[in-house]
Amino acid sequence: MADNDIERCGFLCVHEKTVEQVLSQMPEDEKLYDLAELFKVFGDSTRIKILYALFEAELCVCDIAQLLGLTQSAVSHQLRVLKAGRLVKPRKDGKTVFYSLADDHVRTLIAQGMEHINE
Amino acid sequence: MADNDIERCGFLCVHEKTVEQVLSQMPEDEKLYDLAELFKVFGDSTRIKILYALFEAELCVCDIAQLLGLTQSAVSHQLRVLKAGRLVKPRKDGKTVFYSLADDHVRTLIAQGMEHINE
DNA sequence: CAAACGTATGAATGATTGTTCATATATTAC
DNA sequence: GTAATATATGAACAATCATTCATACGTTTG
Repeated sequence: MADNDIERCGFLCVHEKTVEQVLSQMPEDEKLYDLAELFKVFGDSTRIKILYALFEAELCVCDIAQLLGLTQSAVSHQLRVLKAGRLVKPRKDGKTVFYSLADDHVRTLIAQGMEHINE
Repeated sequence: MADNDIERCGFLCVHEKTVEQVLSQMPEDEKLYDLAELFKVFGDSTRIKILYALFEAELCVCDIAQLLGLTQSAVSHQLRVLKAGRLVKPRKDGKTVFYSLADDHVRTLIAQGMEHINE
């Protein structure tokens, strides 16, 4: 309590200034949590496949299921996750629901990820 | 086997052409899997915090642990994951190992993710 | 109205995963 | 050499998650 600097374990490797600077630049915990949640949505090959399928065209649930060789239920569950993450958006037309990419961030993020893979 | 087009369940919503086009544009399954794996690495708040900490400075394991209030073991385990995903790289100096961001893709991807969050 | 179709959802299950604890490895200091 | 320090790692446990199955909801058709 007497120190005006960060508590340390006695074997701090870098300067206290660096630690303080790092801490001051860190976004709020909530933001970091939300960011991890976003990436978690991308972190499943089924969802990635769904997103890629929607790169080309607006598709309904059964199209996606058949296209990727998945059950309708599995696709619906994953679309729910993608929708909650605001990565896809639905458009209802009769009994059919067409899904499309929510915005260009999806394309950009996936493209950036692909760049990293292909290095 | 007689059809030259994609098998369907009889309730296909969109044109066969669209389905074929989507399928032809899809990357290989292995790529999609790798991409999901990459995003999975970003999809944890502890790892996001570690990456953010490394935005500002090269840090050793114990610095990160103390900075984020985590055990040394937990940090080491997560650094292993980050290293396997080629998101951070180590530099050994005596008994100390300093970690830094592997390349600019990390910054770019996180920045893009943040943009999506802040909409 | 009833039947059929497209989609959504709840429960159950098997698999994956992050953390903790104990311990091993590697380097430095004495 | 031994002791101390910094990091890595393996096993175990709890928590999270993706899929499957059954079924419910909402819409269209007859």
